Amino acid sequence: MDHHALLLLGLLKNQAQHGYQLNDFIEKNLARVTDLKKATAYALLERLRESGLVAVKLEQEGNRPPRKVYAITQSGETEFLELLRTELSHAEPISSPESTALMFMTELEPIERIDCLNTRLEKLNQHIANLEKIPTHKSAVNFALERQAVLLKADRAWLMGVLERQ
Amino acid sequence: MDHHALLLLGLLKNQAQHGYQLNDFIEKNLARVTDLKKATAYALLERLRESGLVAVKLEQEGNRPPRKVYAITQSGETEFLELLRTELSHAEPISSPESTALMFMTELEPIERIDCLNTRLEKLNQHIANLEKIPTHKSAVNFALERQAVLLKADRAWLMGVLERQ
DNA sequence: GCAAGAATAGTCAAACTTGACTATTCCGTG
DNA sequence: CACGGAATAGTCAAGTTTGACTATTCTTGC
Repeated sequence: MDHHALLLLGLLKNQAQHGYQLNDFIEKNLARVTDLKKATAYALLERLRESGLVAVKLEQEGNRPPRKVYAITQSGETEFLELLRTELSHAEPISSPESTALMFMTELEPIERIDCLNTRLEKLNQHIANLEKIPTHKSAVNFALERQAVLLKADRAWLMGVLERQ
Repeated sequence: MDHHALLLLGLLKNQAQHGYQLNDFIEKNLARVTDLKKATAYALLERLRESGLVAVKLEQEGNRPPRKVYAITQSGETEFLELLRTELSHAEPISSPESTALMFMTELEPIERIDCLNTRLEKLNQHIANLEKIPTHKSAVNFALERQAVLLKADRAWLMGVLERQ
């Protein structure tokens, strides 16, 4: 949850926005480095408002329905920096769901197993290709994308090794 | 959620157990490759029972309080294999919370930033050391541990590169 | 033989997440 | 200028997760 808050606060620190803008930006630019979903974002924004970390203003434009513009508050900025330091200093084992299946893969017959692993390999390759298609981002988002690519490639290299051993 | 179910079904396929045994085993042996927590496991076991994938039997031993022994059912085994195939064939971008902080790290002054990254590096090293301390597991759990180690090392190598660039 | 701590075996309220859904306005084309 | 699809802007019920808590039984040292 903290990392989700960090993301929203970070985006709002850069610029006050309404929900749609936020979600649109995340979907279009950050989908590969975060898993924050729209409904989650709205719920979290509401919680951040309750805690006074963001402020909401209603804005009417033309005769569109009024929309909520979220802006980070002073205490939000403080919290942002605190969260940033904590999360940046943090490292945890990468326990992605995918590891679970590996623990049981010998329960499948070799043929089937190899089949599944090949499918996995294809998907990994696709993700890597997608990442490389993204034009170099101006901001520090690059770091996240870079890390993502490094991890995916390491995963691929390992997977290929496993396949050879089968 | 699917990977959590997969884990429990997989463990029960190997052997019927009661909740404590399951959780104890996970904590002591799998903590580094899964994030399934005790309360989550109990809740999930109950849901699996409702869906008929596991069966519960009360067992009294000595005058200890009766405990619930969970066993996988026939349809549980089917579901297990299905889940296994799906998850094994799956690959997703590794969006760990840690990536989020990277997107904003330039918001910290260089000195502080380097400090945080060094702390992160230390923690990464610790996790890697811990992983290598684990005696080679007999089962396919090894694959998960191996992958984990590979990913952590890739993360470390990348992080060291970033630190050099600062 | 008893007190303290470990092991055993969970439970629960509160928080978090999300797929699916709603509703309005804008815009391009025929 | 009417209509359909995209863009805009969310909401909500249902499901999932977990930190903190409870309660009993064993076990070991003194």
